Amino acid sequence: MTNKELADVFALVADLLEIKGEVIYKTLAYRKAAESLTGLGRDVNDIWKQGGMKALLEIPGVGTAIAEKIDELLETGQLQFLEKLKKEVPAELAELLQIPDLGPKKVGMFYKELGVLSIAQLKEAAEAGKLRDLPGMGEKSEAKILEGIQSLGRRSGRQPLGVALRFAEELLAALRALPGVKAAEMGGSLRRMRATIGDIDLMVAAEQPEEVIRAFAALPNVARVLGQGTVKSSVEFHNGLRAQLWVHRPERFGTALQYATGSKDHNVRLREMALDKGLSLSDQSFLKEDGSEILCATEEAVYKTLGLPYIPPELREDRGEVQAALKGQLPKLVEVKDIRGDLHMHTTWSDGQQSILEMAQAARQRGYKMIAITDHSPSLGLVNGLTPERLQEQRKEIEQARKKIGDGLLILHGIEVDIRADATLDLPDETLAELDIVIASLHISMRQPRAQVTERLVAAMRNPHVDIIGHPSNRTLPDREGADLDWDAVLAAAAETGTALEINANPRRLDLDDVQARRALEMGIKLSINTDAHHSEHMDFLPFGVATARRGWATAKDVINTWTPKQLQDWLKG
DNA sequence: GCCGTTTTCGGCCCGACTGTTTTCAGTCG
Repeated sequence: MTNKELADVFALVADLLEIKGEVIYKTLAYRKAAESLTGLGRDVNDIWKQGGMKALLEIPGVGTAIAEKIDELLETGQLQFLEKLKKEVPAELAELLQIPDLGPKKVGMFYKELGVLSIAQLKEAAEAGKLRDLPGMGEKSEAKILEGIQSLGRRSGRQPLGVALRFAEELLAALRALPGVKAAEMGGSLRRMRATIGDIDLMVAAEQPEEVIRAFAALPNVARVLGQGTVKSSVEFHNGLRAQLWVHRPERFGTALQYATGSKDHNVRLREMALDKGLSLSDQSFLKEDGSEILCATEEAVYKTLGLPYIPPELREDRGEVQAALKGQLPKLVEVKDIRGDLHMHTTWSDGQQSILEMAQAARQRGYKMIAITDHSPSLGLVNGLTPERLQEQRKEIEQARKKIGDGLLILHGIEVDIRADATLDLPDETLAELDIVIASLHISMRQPRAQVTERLVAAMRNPHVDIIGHPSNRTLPDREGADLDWDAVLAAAAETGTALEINANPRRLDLDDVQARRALEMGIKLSINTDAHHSEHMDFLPFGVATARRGWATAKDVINTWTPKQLQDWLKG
């Protein structure tokens, strides 16, 4: 079983326990374990094989009870506890929890009172008016459930960061233009720059909340108002995205923004620290035991009140950042301004849209000191990949571009060489040897078994000419999963061979992801943040890649794009 | 069910909104 499959089992256990009415903390424990397994970055099978039950206990949120269940699942593929639970609470009921505004209590009641087992049956019961007479229900609640069922079909799932961020920036601009708005910022997973985004969270500082709430709901692209109070509003837009808006007074904006940025687990950690100091932290303030408040207009003040240095949003995932902050050991994260060049881009020589010179000029305008022209290799026929002969021709054009651009920009002649299905590279070694920089990437045969697809990456890294592995998993967001890689083997090979791993900054990729990037850094592996631009405008993707690196705790020295051209060339020679 | 330089037992974040209720339960983030 994969980590994801194990996590799905525990998430199902959590749902069923919740419907059953089990104490909420037991439910939360299973859910936490599920999330922990998903975000672990290491294959649980390996941990289990190497260290058995005891090693499983090292996984956050996994104690003896859940470790035993993982052991049973990996041993037998089954979980007796779950099979028994399903007899009490049918597993089908879990899907009913997908319906907005429908939680475990009502799902349990509909099953017990009416025998409702599926969304179709629930719809039928609601349409027949059978729900309204149940305790706590009424006509409005019944209609709300029908509306919720309908919205399931309409609702878009998680969006790639790039899509959500652009839309959120438009919303912020509209909010900032409103009279009385002192500040407007995004919160939530968007501000933490997660690769995919569920809902958009927006925070406004204003003296008159009601006016802002009204104006927000009246924005032209709002399709439906999902909920609206005096300080909070929730709407759905015509593009399917949903946004929550909170409005706070300016002197409370710091606690509000901190609260809304999360993550939930990071906030839990902070509130525990607050309680230790006799303070209750909410989005409003720190409440003292005597009933008085400490107000924070800025997030810095929130962290300072807790005795912590400011923790950048990208780190707020409860992955050890609070402990590191307490010890004064937070990394100084890489920033966009540290980046001196882009080392992966395409031109009209393959599937890019602009010439070498146009890309170089765009890079110089951005203040870059170095770029690498890395078109595709021949086996990707659809994209007009470069044969050894065409590479020779391209070299002449690179030389011309170098002359025109001058010494201010180092233009490297490179290739993005395809790793073939049989683990060989798509160009002969003598061709690769002539190039300044070589990126090797997976593009085809992505569904090979784990051992096989892993061996392709490892073999590529063992080739002495390969400098960087491009978009290592070849995932595309939000839905297409990457190759089923043995990450331990991939990272070990990268560390051993000194190959850099790319964080591809295209918001549809963000690959390496943050979790593997962090593991790579812990093993001393270098990262390369590249946009994979097929047009000079795509160089704007850079901040997404930098954010992903920051989520992986990367500092500037970990990222080869921050080095001087001289340092980079020395490294490439080495 | 997990977790612990205050605890191996007893905590576990906190508030807004909605719809159902006459003070609260359920859901969400």
